[in-house]
This record gives sequence, structure tokens and C-alpha cells, in this order.
Amino acid sequence: MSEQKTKFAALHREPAYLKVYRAIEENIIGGGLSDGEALPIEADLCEQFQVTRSTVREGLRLLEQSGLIARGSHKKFIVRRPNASDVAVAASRSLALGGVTFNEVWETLAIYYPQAARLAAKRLDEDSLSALNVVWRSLQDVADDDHDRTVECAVEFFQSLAKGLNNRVMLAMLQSLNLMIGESLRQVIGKAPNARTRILNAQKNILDAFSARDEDLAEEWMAKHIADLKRGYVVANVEMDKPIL
Amino acid sequence: MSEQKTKFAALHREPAYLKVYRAIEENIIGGGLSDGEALPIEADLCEQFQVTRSTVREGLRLLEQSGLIARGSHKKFIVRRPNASDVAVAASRSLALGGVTFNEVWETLAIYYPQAARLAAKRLDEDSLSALNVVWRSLQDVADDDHDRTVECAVEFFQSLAKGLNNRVMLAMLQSLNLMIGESLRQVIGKAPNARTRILNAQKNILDAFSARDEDLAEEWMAKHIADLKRGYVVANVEMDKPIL
DNA sequence: ATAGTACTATTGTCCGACAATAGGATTATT
DNA sequence: AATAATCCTATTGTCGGACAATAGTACTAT
Repeated sequence: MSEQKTKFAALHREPAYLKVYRAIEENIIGGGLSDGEALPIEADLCEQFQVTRSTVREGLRLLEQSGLIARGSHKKFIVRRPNASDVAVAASRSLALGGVTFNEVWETLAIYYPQAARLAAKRLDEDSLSALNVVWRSLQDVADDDHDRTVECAVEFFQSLAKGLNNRVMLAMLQSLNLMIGESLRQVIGKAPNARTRILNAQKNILDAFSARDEDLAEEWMAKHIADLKRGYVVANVEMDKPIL
Repeated sequence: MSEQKTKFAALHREPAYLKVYRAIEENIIGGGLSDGEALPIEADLCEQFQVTRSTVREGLRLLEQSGLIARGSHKKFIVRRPNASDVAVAASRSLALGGVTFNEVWETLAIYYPQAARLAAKRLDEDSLSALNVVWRSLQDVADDDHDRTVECAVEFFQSLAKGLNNRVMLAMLQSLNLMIGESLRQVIGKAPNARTRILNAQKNILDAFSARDEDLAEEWMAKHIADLKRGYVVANVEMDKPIL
């Protein structure tokens, strides 16, 4: 049987636990199970799918990891459509794990954030602006040598900005970048002199530009802020081609 | 015992399958298991972790879904560090699932891609340029009414561009966007007259700008291309506030 | 040497059992 | 009656053992 005329479809014999996963996934996507609703108990799922609990449970683990279900009260699972933050966390984790370098992260910041700042100047509403202000002021109160807190606040500034853009796609991407900013910043902040003051200054100018609705200025200062970030790496003597983790 | 003096840590009693997951994950991250290497067989894992197969298998399902292991030959699992494409696929899937709108996607394209085009004009090497050329020519050969193929080629152009930037962070983000471009384009292409011709034209101009290393021109044409994309939506009478799925 | 065959290692699935425990129902206490 | 202590039960987490299916391997016959 070397030559075969009719080719049959590669009949993918999936394990049953995958079918369980897909079935439930589809149900969630299709809206059969809406957000927040509790999943049927394992026994019922066994009944419905006609498989044993072990199999159902393996399917549940897939759903769990994919973020479509989460633990509600006690042990019950509730349906949960993944949101931008989940996406961001998973993405940045995988990227960091994949060994992306300081340079790759920085380059992306450099071409993305200044434009985001333009949009922010145009779009941020009063609430977002005041939220940013609060974050900025909290950075003001941080001690110069409290590196952890400095990083935290600096990143929080970017987070607030991202949220204020009111766009979930951007939010996911920017948040993902923010997590990586935090990761990389944490590793150099101790070695970069005046880090807090410089960040504080840059963010102040950005904030003012936002308030004034001056897109050009916002872009300009954001670009400077990002550039300064790189300067920090250089000063701290970080090899830009090294992985951030 | 209403008032308690000493508060104990909230001792998170994790299920064992989670511990298995974390242990193996850490081993992979830490480099104990390198990329492509085969995972120990289930029985061995049971032995090492002192749990039963059911438990190990649940942990494996978590690893599977998180993309850290994949099926190698036969049934064995091999370790696999997630790459940019995995990230992109997962991210765009989740976002689409989360109900992001045409507008959110388009806005992101609009502020991101023109800048990416600038970088491309500066950085793309000869191989990438010729790859882009190949993609462009293949779109040339597509029939005007072959919508599926048109979308495929149009997206492929963006994909090649993203790959050529040589930056995994950008790659992940742009790929993610590309998938959503494809998804949204697929839904309007039938209703947008001359879609193929217009895409062909825009991409030609972008390509020429790349070849000429003209960053300004590249940005300009890319911006036009993106703007035209939106025009397509409008012409096709798509409600921009509707989810792309 | 090749083709066919039997064997084996490993995964996928099933079954049945039991421990732990959150949450609800019930009872006791003031 | 309100609160606290207690029991009950539904559900998950884990166990151990069993067997079927099958890819890969060793072996055999021609």
C-alpha cells in the first residue's frame, strides 16, 4: 500500500479531556455560561460528557490554566472571561521567560509610549488625570533609597495612564510592557543615582502636558522619559542585550 | 476567640497538582529541563513527587495549557519555552474573546503601526525586504473576489514586517494585532469594493518606502494604509463599537 | 536485507474509595 | 431573639489499582 488514491482526513483522535475542555470552552464563548456563573459540579459534568471524574478534572485543569474559570467561593469554579490584565500578565510572563532583552523592551517602549502619550493628552478624562496625580504625589513621598516603592510607583504611573486610554487592546499591550518595565527597572534602580528624582520630574512634565491637553508636549516629554530610562540602564552598566530575567 | 493576637500567615494550602505544576515550571525556567528535552514519564514523576498519577496528570494539563510542554513524538511530552507567536495567539484569542471592538483594534493599529513602519524602514534587512516583496507579489496574483486569500496575503504582509523588526516584544504585540486585523478584515472584505486593489497599492508604496529607507514616507503610507482600513469598515457599514467576534 | 510479528513501555481512561472542608442546618446558650 | 457551638452534607482533592490503545522496539521468518 505504498501509493494511496484517496487520502483520508488525518482523523485527529483527541483525548477525551481535550474534548471536555473544548466543549466547555465553546459553551462559555457561545454564552451558554455567562461571566460569574458557577460551573456545574464535577459529578454532573461526568454525567453529561459520559466520562469519569479523572477525565473531567483534567479538562478543568486546562480551563483553569487558560483563565476561563477561576475559583469562586469555597471550591466551586466560576466562569470568567479573561480580561486585559490577564492577557498582559500571561504575555509578559511568557515573553520574559522567553528571554527578551532590555533592548527589546526598551525599543518597544520607545516607539509605543510617546504615541500613547499623545492619545492620553487628547483623551484622558478628569478622573484619570487626578488618578495620575495621586500616583505622582505618592512617588513624591517615597524615600530616595526605597527602591522597591519607587519602582512600584513609577510603574503605577504607567498603569494609570494605560487604563485611562479606555482601550482594552492598548491596555493589554501597555500593561504587558509595564510589567516588563517594572522587572527591568527593579534590577537597575539601585545603581542609578537620582533615579527617583528624575522619574518624578519627567512624570511631572508629562502630567502637566496631559492637563494642558498639549499632545506635542506630552509626546516630547514621554520620549524624554523613555530615553532617560535607557540612560539609567547605561549608567547602571547594564548590558542591553541581556535578558531582563 | 473573637480577638486574636497573633495572626498566622494565610497558609495557602495549595492542591498538590498545583505544586507539581509549579515545581516542573520552576525546573524549566531554572534551566533544569532545557528546550526540546523530554519530560520524565508520568510514573517517574509520581515517584519523585510522591503523588499518584491522577495528580501528576492534572499538573501536566496545567503545563500543557500554559504552553510549557507540548506533545513530541508519540505521546511523550517535550519541554518548550513559549515564543512570541504563542504569546500572540493566546493574547489575541483572549482579547477577541473579551469582546474588544473594531474601534479598539483600529486605534491601536493607528498609533502603533506607523511607528513600526519607521523602524522597519531603518532596520529591515535585504532578506526581509525580499520576503515582503514575495508576499506582495502573491497578493497581486489573487483573484479580486477571492476574499479569503486576500485577507491571508494582506495579513501575511504585516506578519513579515513584524518578523523583520527583529524584536520579540514587538513581534508578539504586532502578531497579536495582525491576528485581529485578519479577524476583522475577514468580516468586511466582501462588502468593501476594490479592497484588494487598494491594499495592494498601499502596501506597494510602503514597500517602496522601505526599500528607499525613507522613514517619513514609510510612516506616512502606513498611516494611510491604516486609515484606509478604517474607511473599509465604514464603507462596509460596520459598527465600529461592535466586538470583532 | 526486508517484511512481518510479538513485545513493551507509556499514555488515556475507567472505577471505586476516602479524607478534608466550606457552607448550611440544627441545636444549645445567654 | 440573637448568638455561639455543633452536626451534616455536598463537593473537591487525592489515592490506588486496573485495563485498553498504540508507538516504538526487538525479534523472527523468508
